Amino acid sequence: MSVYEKMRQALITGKYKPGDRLTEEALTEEFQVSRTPIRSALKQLEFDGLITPLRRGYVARSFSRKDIRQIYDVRSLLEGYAASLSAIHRTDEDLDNMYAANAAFYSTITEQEDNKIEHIQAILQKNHQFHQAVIRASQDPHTEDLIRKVVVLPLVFHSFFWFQQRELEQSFHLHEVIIAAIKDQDSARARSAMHEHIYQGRDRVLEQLEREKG
Amino acid sequence: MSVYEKMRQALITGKYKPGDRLTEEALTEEFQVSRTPIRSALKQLEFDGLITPLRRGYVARSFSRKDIRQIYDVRSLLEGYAASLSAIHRTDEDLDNMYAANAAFYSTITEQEDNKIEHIQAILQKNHQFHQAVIRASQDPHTEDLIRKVVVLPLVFHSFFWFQQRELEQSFHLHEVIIAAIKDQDSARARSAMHEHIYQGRDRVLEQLEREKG
DNA sequence: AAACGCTTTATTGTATACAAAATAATCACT
DNA sequence: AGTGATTATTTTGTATACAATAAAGCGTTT
Repeated sequence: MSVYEKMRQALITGKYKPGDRLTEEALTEEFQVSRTPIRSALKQLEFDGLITPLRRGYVARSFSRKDIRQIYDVRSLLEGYAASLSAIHRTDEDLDNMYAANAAFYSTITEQEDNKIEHIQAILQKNHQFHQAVIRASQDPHTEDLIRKVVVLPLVFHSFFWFQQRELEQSFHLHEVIIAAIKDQDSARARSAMHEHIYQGRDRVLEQLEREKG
Repeated sequence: MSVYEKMRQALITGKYKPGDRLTEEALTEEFQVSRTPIRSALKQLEFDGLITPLRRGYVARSFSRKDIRQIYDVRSLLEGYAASLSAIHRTDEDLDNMYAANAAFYSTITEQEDNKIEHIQAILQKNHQFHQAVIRASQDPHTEDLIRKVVVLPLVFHSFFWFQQRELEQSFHLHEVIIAAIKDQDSARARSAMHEHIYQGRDRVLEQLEREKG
């Protein structure tokens, strides 16, 4: 695992908390490499939007409620668009991938592992793989690239929320709707279902935030 | 001007042509700095999508017709979305900026400078400033950031085309429509006018490409 | 005691040497 | 002469020393 991947993981899992200062020197200590690869990793993380550049160095980025809302909204726009393209371009192989990814998602969410952190990670990963399968089928690498930039929100913001069984099953169901629309080459429906799916995720996150802060 | 900006300029203006190999050593010669800032600039240009990473080093990126089409399409989506947000959030100051930017655009296109390269650059710059004014008014830094990634197409692809007076005036007119819709807080109209405007740009580029290649 | 300027320290920017790895070139062998 | 393995060369990855600059600390002045 590269330094970049390790730091990314640390930011996403919350090991570095928003506002934490990240100095090159300290990171060389932590990862036992020189400043050169650290600098490279920091630059990439800046691009990902996970850290904020200061006049001197970086801090782990903090996300306001407004940030989260805006990020989810534009993500919904882009993934909806990708889904509509997929409905046009999908091959049989693409459909197989989506079915397989959603089946894997289902078996993970029905595992009933008492919300252990590994279980949550597994669910998030399977969910991600489903979305990737849809995005890939769009055959549009540029859109794919933009979406990647917009799904990097730290785990804190989408982990401990929607892990009510009912909501997981709702996600599974919407995945099915999305696949069906793409199969039927109904691009308007694919787009709208994807929009809806992501907005539901957004709302859960925002509700949870409301509960925490207020 | 930083090394990054110089290299970016060189790529956009076509000094480095698609497929040209970019080695760190050669660039240290050219810019008379060490490899460290060169590496930093290359990484940034990779994020911008202006260069393609190889197993060893980079090449100046080449854009296929398909690439151009897909990039313009998703740009239209994003800028249309930004325009619709602007219609909701715009302040009087935002409107002033848009009017001013479009007025500057108009006086530049009516200068009749016989399509000198500086004139073309000036037109592109004024056009860019208008778009920035609209995007800014959206108050959505994340969308703004995504759009930046998608307007970096080298100059070659959008310079010598739409410099027919008639088409420039068409652009000016659509700018006016966009501003009016934003002023009226008619977000659907703002979005659709912006879509249309960018698609027109896309089509001119694609037509020109058709003419060139055969 | 607050504010200003100076000195010190911390931290990044740059250059460069060396290690590792990929590509190119060479030579031996068939 | 063509092919494959081996060596040489090019090129990037990494470490580190030094320079430049920003931030912090400190004392002096008002």
